[in-house]
Amino acid sequence: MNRSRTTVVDIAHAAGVSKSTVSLVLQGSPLVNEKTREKVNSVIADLGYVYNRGAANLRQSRSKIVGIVVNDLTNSFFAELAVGMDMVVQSAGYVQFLAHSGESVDRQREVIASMRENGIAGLILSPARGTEAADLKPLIDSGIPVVIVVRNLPGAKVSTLLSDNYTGAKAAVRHLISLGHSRIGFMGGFLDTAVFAERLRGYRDALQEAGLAVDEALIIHSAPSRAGGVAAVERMMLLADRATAALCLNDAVAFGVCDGLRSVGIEPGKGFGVIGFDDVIEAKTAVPALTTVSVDPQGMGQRAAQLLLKQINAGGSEQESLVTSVRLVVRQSCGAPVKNNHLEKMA
Amino acid sequence: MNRSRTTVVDIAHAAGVSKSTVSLVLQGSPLVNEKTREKVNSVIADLGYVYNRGAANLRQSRSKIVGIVVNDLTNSFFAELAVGMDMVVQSAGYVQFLAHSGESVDRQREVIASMRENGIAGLILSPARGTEAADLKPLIDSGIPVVIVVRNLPGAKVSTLLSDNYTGAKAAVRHLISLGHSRIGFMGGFLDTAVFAERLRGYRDALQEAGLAVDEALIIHSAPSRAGGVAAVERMMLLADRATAALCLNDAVAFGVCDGLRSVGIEPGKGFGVIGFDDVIEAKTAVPALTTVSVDPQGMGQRAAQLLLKQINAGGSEQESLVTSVRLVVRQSCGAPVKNNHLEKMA
DNA sequence: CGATATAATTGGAACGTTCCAAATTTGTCA
DNA sequence: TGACAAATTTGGAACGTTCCAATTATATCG
Repeated sequence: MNRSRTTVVDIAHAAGVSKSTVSLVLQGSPLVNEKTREKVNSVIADLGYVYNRGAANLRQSRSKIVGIVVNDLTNSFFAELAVGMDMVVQSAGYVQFLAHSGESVDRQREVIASMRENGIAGLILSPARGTEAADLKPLIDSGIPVVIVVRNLPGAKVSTLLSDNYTGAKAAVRHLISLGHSRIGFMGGFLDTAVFAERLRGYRDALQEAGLAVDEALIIHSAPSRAGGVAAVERMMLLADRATAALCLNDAVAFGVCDGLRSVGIEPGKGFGVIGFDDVIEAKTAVPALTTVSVDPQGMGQRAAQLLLKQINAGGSEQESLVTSVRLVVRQSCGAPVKNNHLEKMA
Repeated sequence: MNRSRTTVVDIAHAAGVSKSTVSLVLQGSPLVNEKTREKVNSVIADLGYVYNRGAANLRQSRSKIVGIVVNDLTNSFFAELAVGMDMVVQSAGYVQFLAHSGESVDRQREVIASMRENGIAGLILSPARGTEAADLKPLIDSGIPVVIVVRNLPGAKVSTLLSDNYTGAKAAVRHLISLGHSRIGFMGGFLDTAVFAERLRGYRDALQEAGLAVDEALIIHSAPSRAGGVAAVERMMLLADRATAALCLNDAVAFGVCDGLRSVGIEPGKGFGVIGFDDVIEAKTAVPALTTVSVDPQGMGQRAAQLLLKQINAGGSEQESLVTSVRLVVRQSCGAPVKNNHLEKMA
């Protein structure tokens, strides 16, 4: 393998033009004559030239790379979010560094540093638990656009894309109340994320609005995962005065709650109303189909990526904060009668 | 923002040394005096210098970037695979381009081309359906190490890391037979992937070995997803002579099969034995807990990444093909009695 | 046809690093 | 102290592109 990489100069030489002309062709400039463009392009194909974007980045001091850091890729909500981003990033001619912080702020710091060294044009971050606004300061000061998604990061001067957790949770609890429930639990999650706080607030307000007391014993903390949902049910079973329905922090918890209920002989959607949050792809096909607050993670990923790209192109760093609206999707797990579930299953 | 990026030259100037010395410090060379090293490092910290890896890559004509392309990130098997890779890639000081091909060979071609332009040091690919060995030819010829994972790509001269699909499927079916089943189905998947072919072969051989006839009607093709599993059950219900148990192409299908069974009033693990494949993270906590062939996707991702890094460092492109062994994890969904499921649930 | 406008092309200097060969400083020993 | 070795430092040329100003070819017009 002693033949070194073919470069613009090689192309230029073979096509009988200057490297500047080749560069113009590469950039699709209208300045170059149609004849020579064809010539150059054919030589490029012949020699199997591959463009060195790194060299271009160096000269132009900007890149076509965006960084994406999510806190937990194994959670399908985030996986879908990532896929949504991937779609718009790719079709805008960018590539993405995608990293998984696993809820570790240290890891998160490392990968962001590494991405900076590699010259990202912008960053989309779903912050790990415990991330501080100050952690992003150097990045932002250096003029790199940042978009925060899913979890709020109060105090950070960046664009943000969140879902309307408060309204969604409120709507879900209202629905349970309208079905006749009065002892409604809130399951999953810990105090340290903004998402948790917002959804819990929606839960509280919906209860108060209906004149129902909030029983703190029915707010059951647990890991925001399927296993956490199972654990939450186990803890609820120890209570004397149990709930008859619950809003769960997210769909993963909700599935876990269904599992947990079954293993104590309660059929979710019959003996107990369960509502999730996120509308993960499996929510629709699960049995019972999960009533949940739909956030459309892929769509949200797309919007986040669009927001970032807009910001990269604008150059100006005017921050923008969007709240995407959510809607309650009523399926079986809440116990509501549903006319024709086949319609939705097939959708 | 008129102050441009600080560079080694700025550091050198501020520290009263030459840029070469700064470069040496940056690389941790033992040639430089301890005193000056400290001086330089402190200046680096003061000025908030960020290393430009792109420029270094240009000069050295090698990079610390690996490309990872998976066919479906929304499938949690692949998401976990990606997380496993991420772990070793990150701790080796590399970053990863991670892209999702969505089973489209066109998309796959595009992202691989884009990654090449961006100068990846190696590629890990879980090929989209329909990928040909020839598609990778140019990449391989250019001397970039490639590791194929999960799905075989016959004819490609690259390293490969597959799981032992044949043996795993065989073991699963043997287990069902030992539980007394004689009409065993195979659900999910299409003919066009090597994975499907291998698992199906294991299924066939296990049946024949036991002297049981293979009924083609019980091999039910469907999308390799949860929805596909539901559909497979619906189709099976139309048969006169139904199966009493099934091996599913993967866990996603198996979950769908459980859903489908429930919606026709059959309890998975009781009236019907279900075995999955992959041992996705939820398999353990699902109800009933899924009996499945464990592939340890994270571990597999780690091994794949290690294999790639080894190959990058060796330079020499001697290909290596590994088959990771699998083991049957017996839980509830197959109907086998399990002593103490709490032990495993808590693990 | 000469003059001028327009289209197309082109050298060379950047971009921020690494690496080599060469230069300089420091240490050691007779 | 002088000679030599070892340790440390250093210019400058690369890497493959883009961009600017300047040049050359081609078209247009009176």
